[in-house]
Amino acid sequence: MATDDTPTRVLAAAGPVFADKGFQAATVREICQAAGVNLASVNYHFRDKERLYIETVKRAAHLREAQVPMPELPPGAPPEVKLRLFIQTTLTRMMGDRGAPWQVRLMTREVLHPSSACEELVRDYFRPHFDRLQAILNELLPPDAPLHLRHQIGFSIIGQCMHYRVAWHVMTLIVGADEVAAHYSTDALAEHITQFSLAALAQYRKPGSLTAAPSESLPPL
Amino acid sequence: MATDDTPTRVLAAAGPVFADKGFQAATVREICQAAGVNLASVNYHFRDKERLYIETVKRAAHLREAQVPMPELPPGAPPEVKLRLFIQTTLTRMMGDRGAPWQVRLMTREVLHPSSACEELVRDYFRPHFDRLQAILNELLPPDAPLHLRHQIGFSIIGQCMHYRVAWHVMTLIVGADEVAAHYSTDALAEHITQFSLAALAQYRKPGSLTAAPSESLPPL
Amino acid sequence: MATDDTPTRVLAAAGPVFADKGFQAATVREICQAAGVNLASVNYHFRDKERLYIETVKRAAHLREAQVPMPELPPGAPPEVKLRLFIQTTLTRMMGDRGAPWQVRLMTREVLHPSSACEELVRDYFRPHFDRLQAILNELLPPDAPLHLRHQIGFSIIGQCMHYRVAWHVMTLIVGADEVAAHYSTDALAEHITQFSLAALAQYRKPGSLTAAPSESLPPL
Amino acid sequence: MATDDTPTRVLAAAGPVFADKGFQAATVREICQAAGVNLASVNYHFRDKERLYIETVKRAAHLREAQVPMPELPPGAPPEVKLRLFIQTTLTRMMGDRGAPWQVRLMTREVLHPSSACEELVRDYFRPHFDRLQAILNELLPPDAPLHLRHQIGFSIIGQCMHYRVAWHVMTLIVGADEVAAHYSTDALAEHITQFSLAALAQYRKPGSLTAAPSESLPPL
DNA sequence: AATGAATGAGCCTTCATTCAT
DNA sequence: GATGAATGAAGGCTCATTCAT
Repeated sequence: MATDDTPTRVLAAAGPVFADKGFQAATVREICQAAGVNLASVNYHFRDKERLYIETVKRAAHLREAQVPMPELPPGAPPEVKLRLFIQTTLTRMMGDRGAPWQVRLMTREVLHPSSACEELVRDYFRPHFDRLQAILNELLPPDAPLHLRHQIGFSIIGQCMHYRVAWHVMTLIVGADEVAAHYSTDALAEHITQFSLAALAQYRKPGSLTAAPSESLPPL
Repeated sequence: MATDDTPTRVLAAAGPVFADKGFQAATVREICQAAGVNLASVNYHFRDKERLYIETVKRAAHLREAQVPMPELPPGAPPEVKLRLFIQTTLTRMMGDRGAPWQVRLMTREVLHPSSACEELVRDYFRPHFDRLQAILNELLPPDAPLHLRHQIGFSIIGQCMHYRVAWHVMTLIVGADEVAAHYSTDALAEHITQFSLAALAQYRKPGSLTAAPSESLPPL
Repeated sequence: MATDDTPTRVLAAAGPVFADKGFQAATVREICQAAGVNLASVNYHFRDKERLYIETVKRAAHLREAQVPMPELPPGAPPEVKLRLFIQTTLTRMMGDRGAPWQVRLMTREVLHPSSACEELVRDYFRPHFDRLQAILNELLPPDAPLHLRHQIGFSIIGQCMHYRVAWHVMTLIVGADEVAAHYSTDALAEHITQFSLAALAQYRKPGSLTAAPSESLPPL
Repeated sequence: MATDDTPTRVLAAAGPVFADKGFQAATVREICQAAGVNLASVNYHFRDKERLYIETVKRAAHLREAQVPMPELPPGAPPEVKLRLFIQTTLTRMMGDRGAPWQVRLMTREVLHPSSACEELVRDYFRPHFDRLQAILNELLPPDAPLHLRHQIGFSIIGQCMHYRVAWHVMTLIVGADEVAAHYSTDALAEHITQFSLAALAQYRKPGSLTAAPSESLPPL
């Protein structure tokens, strides 16, 4: 690690710092000190603090994808299995072993407060990931399900995963550390989200479910 | 507004600034200028920039709760209706009319990067909100459903709502502005989440669903 | 001096530094150190290094004018006397006792490399000074002398004075220190310029001198 | 031009940059970028930024002299013609076609703020130029005119020319762009300075003019 | 001979905070 | 109670220069 060339070392040091403190609060000094390089290196190799940030964000996505790759399944596998696997992988990417890794924390920042790196992040990372989920849902939904519904179902699944990333601390405060320790392992959570989502998905396969007006299934206020 | 006393004006001005830029990037100068008060007012009335931040966060929660109160329902209303109402209110709080209001943006920051204000926020705001959801779920779940499952189902519902708050920009990039304009109104999203969640909840009322091991319902990898 | 308020002290210290080193080479640190004030004072009181420079330039003009005021003459004095006095005052302003004072050095910089302070400098300082010379020349020139000729004669007089300010060092190298010590006192130079200019002015009073084409008075090449 | 060797290209690029911004404000980066050479070239070929500056100044003088050479006159030409030609050449050198060329702007900087290149500049350039003027004046002045007077008359002539170089911008602000466009061509200015100076020179040929005390020709204050 | 990488010094500016009034 | 002035610390960045290759 210490023998890498300067830009690589800066990039490696910038990741955790930006993830922990955000763009503003992170200082170039701190990053260069952590990387063991000269203070001017950032400006020499990346021109800007901002350019360094953008490069760091891009690298975070590639890195996390490589750390937790999406396993390839035989094409004949049932969609329920595929969905469970997708959810498991997604959650694993987001949670890590001991707290969310910096790559994910950095990407979460980017999702919530998009910078100029966001567009590329969506194109190279979020969209392919989401497309993969859509392909699975296509096997679980009737062919006449409208596109926006397929999307929103996708967001319902992603949102459940994402929430354990975003609100982990608040959730711990609410349910207590004991329950978390006992029941909030990545596997257990993936299992729950899978069950919850598969059960929800089942309804859309019932005949007429897509045409029933909301007012019919539930009384108005 | 301009006739309020100094601390109030500072607090009012600090809200949007902290929400937009975060604690670090926000400057005391900017806040005081927006409030039309002396630069030293923050330190005089709040001792610290940090104390001001904490007060602003607390105020944000109270304010947002007052803006979008949870409607009271007759105790006899069916739990499905109660759930839909809860989801609608939650989403409305999060989304606002034109983009998320500063109160919500600020609270989202606090959820993702908790400060010392977080604990109080959970106690006064998130936990009561979550408890209300639990009460509704208690009517929809069998009595023997374990506590952690009730919690996780709650998080599945909250997470779906929260995702539209957190990832709105990324979602727009993925599905396109047209679909968002046509199908992502607060009401439409609330309806979708309600349907999705009610369908998922139905399974837990089936006999034996709570005892079936996951490995039984789905084949292993 | 040391009891003046901060902006005044900064301004006083900035004068010589800017005059010696120019805008770029002068450092805010050096100025503040010379003024005995905090480094941030410049930005607090003048917002910018540039604003401080502009203020310093303006102040230099007023200061120098007050140091060497143009003496008032009785209206009946012969124009030759007025001209000599004008030249003497102009030269004295430019030369000072021991080298050009910082006010003049700074203004010379501004003449050669105008900044945004230049326009105001011309309006408040150079133009009134030049107008005074024009009034004297009006008494020495025939009424039908064209305006541009009056102006150029003015510049011929100012230019002679200015040259001792601009090229002093080069002139010393050319004629030697001895000649300078013996014959280049401000008074002697003023006397020479006066004689030279009055003799030149005499020709324009000769009848026909203004209509004679240059080709008549001097053979072409 | 682009095929010249590196030092030549650096020198060529340094000229305009130093002329425009001065030694301090000019950056080695900018010069090397303009020259299309490596950033380290300056230090490699010239050791210093300062050495490069000095070389550039020297080159500027030689270059300008070659661009506007002093025309050779038949020895029998009348001194008035010689003087007019001298003034014309001097002014042309200083003014250029569209603004002063970088060579002159750079030399002007050197005159006003002499560096170590100045001495050589005087020896190789200014002094020979001034000597040539002195030779002309020798034909126009009585033999007993003292040396310092001959010098000062020379400076009076050079100073008139130089002033259009130094104060051009201020002069434009004072007399207006229209008058400048109509009456400040290099030829017209040379004509005026020649007329003005020749008329002044005439007086020194009058008997007794050199011995008359100033107090006799003009009343005291 | 020439260069890409790296460096240490220093720049201007901004910041939250304090203090005398 | 409130404020204008002042401050020390730090920030990002640029610069001329050096060095290994």
